[in-house]
Amino acid sequence: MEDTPSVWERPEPPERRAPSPLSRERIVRAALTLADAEGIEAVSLRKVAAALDAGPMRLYRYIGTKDELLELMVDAVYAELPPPTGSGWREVAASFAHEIRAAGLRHEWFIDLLDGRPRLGPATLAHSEATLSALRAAGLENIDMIMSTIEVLTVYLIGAVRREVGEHRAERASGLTQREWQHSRAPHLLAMLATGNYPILAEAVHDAQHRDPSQKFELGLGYLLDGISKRLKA
Amino acid sequence: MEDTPSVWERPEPPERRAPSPLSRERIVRAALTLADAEGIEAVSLRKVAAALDAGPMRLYRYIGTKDELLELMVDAVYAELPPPTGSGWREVAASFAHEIRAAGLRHEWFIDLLDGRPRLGPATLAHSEATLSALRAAGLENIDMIMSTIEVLTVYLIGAVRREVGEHRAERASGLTQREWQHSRAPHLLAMLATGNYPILAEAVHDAQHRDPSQKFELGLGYLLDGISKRLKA
DNA sequence: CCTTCTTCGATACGCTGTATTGATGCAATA
DNA sequence: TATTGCATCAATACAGCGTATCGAAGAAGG
Repeated sequence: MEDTPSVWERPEPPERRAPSPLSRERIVRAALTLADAEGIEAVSLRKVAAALDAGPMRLYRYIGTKDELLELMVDAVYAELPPPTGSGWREVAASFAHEIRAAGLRHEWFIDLLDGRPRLGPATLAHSEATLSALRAAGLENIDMIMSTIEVLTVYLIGAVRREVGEHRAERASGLTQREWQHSRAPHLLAMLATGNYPILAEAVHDAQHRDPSQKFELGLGYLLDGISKRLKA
Repeated sequence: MEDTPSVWERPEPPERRAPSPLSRERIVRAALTLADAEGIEAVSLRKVAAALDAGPMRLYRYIGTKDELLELMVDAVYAELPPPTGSGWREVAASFAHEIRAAGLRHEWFIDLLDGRPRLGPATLAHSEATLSALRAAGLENIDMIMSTIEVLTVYLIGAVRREVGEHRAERASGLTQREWQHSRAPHLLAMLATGNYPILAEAVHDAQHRDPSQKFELGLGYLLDGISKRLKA
């Protein structure tokens, strides 16, 4: 189909003329900084270029498209991640999960970019290899079991961190914490509950224990690892 | 903070003048059709309005903002969902999961809109109530257990369906199936693997069994339900 | 019938990603 | 060295976006 090479194949162009201050790495760093500070939707080629004292089109010598820049950003985050560690497979899996979660909270745009197919940047590949290797070293021998464990974990991570980040964003947007929100954005909710049409929902809102995000995350992670563990013993 | 009422509170304005053909419902239906056909990124107020023979600003009598329209779309999808059924809690949970997944595959934009806080549309609330009720009726008594089950399931669903839809999109964008992709978009990947720097990754790509999306989904769902089940017995 | 007030929606603004293309600096040739 | 031709860069321009603004037009009151 497309035989245009991916970012990872196309080499960074050499600087031809004067000592221009631009480079792919500097562009990615600028984009990362901008995304961390103002959110991924604030990352426009114009703003990134402006942060580097350049016109928008200047960037197209280093990246082929905006999507490519986003891919480079994802890889840059993977480059930050320490390889998972632990003595048992369960520890390794948890370490993997915690590091990804931490990265997702550090860079709130990270998880949003993780839909679709797995990315293929060098740091991403290296992190994958390290994870596989650590899991095997920790006693998970079967390659199918290793892969399905990682896939299931990844899927859970995408959902969980996305939810958590979404919560953060909503809080920031409204200036309210979750509990405050329950009494402000949701007078409507309360009104609905008061109709008596949603008895169990009402019970849940009033009676259910409210866990903090970390607890929720650990809970789901625990379920998942327990389920995998059962399969291993079977 | 904002005391502007949410979509759900603000009533639809009455038609004042001539028999205008517009209504909130017609707008949402048009947006839904457009989103299904051309993707959520094609849903612009201009295009939705054009589909209804109106100027963009016309819509602002019925919706306050584009985000509101998206909320209405989400609620419209919930309105399609049958309430979860089943005799045991596990069946109910699986039914819930399958219906959400089906909706997410039917409307590929649906899951993308499910980040952040839970939505509060009437159909969404009704579906939540029905789910809670079905779980309790099927033997899950503890309200905390009910809530955490739903939350963990939801998180898994968001991640899993998102991944699956992302795969679809990538396939469509490249015109290639996953296996084809592994040999085309990823000659780069193969080159990387050939370096010998990623031995386990190479093994995984070549040797690991390739499950179809449904199998993957069921696998993760099974792990999760097994984990929850273990907690229940403890 | 005239005035006043409400409400509508066309126009316009500032933003996006990027195709096009005129300008620019470099290298090779006479 | 002077000149020509070319490769390459980045400014301008385009088509799209969400929505603020505000002139026009219809409804209600006297």
